[in-house]
Amino acid sequence: MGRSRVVYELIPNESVRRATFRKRRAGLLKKLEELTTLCGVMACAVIFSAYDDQPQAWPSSSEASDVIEEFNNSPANRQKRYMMDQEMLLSRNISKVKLDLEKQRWSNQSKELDWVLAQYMAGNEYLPDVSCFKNPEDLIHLVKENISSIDDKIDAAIKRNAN
Amino acid sequence: MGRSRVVYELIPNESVRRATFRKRRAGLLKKLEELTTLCGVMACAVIFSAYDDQPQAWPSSSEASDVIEEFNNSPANRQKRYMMDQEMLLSRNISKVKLDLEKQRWSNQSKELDWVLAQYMAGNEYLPDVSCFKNPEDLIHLVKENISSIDDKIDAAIKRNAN
DNA sequence: AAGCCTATGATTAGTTT
DNA sequence: AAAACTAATCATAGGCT
Repeated sequence: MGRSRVVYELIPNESVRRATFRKRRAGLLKKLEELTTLCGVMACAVIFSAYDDQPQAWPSSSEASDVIEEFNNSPANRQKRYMMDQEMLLSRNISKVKLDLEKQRWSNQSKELDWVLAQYMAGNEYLPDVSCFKNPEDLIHLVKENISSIDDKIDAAIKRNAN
Repeated sequence: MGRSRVVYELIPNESVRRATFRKRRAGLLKKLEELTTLCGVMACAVIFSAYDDQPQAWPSSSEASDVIEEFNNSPANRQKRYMMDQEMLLSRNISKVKLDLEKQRWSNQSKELDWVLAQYMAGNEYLPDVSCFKNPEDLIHLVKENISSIDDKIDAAIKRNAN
């Protein structure tokens, strides 16, 4: 669409990729709005990007939720029956995905804390945002684990240095 | 876009509307796929229309997995090296932690998206709860305390090392 | 109605500010 | 790095089958 034909691979240059992302995301949003108004349908999009730490939803989070709710409450909806038929399979899949997600979140918190502490120890003065940590018990446990791992590393370094 | 400028209201003629819907939905999907491959992001769209009994969702999560490698290997993300041995050790550790964290964040996004889609498929609430922990201040205080205890240990270790 | 076709308006890659 | 601009490709309205 621009001055040259685009090759459909990941754009290697980071800043070009970022610029392209913003342009195309805007274009996509516009198309989505046009589709809904022109054709009287409900639609939403969710985009996870490395450039935003939160996933973004269009038209908006609440409107996206409304879209789903409307669909779910529509009585004469064949899809609903279709989903009922699939209920057992879906619920099994959902349980699995949910479990995966919980494991992932825990593991993620651990990595985030590693990063917080590593930066601090390197003399970075700023105190990073820890609001991602969901509950205090988890955080305390993580901090304890990290302290003992740091103890070990210090001891090892001293031992090496002594030789 | 075609031979005449379009007016952005609901298309009154039913069959025209239907035709436009199919064309534009296809276009939107294409754009979405382009965005994910060009920019290395994950995205999905859900469209509910009166023309299909099943809503249609387009995840494009699976093909985006190797993208993070490129991101992590890009020169802009590499940590600078420092001359002092102690600092260099810390710097290397930081690089590793940062790399781990970035991989983790990416992987986490993938899991979150799986969860979003799984919930949608089962007809549950749509958007993931991204509300953060209630009292970030308390957590920050907790982290500060633990970090200063780490500081003490490092100081003590350095003192021992000096002797 | 569902596919093609193609002129034309919309989108956007590359460039400039 | 973000916003404006411009040129060139892309998407699609309307027509035809």
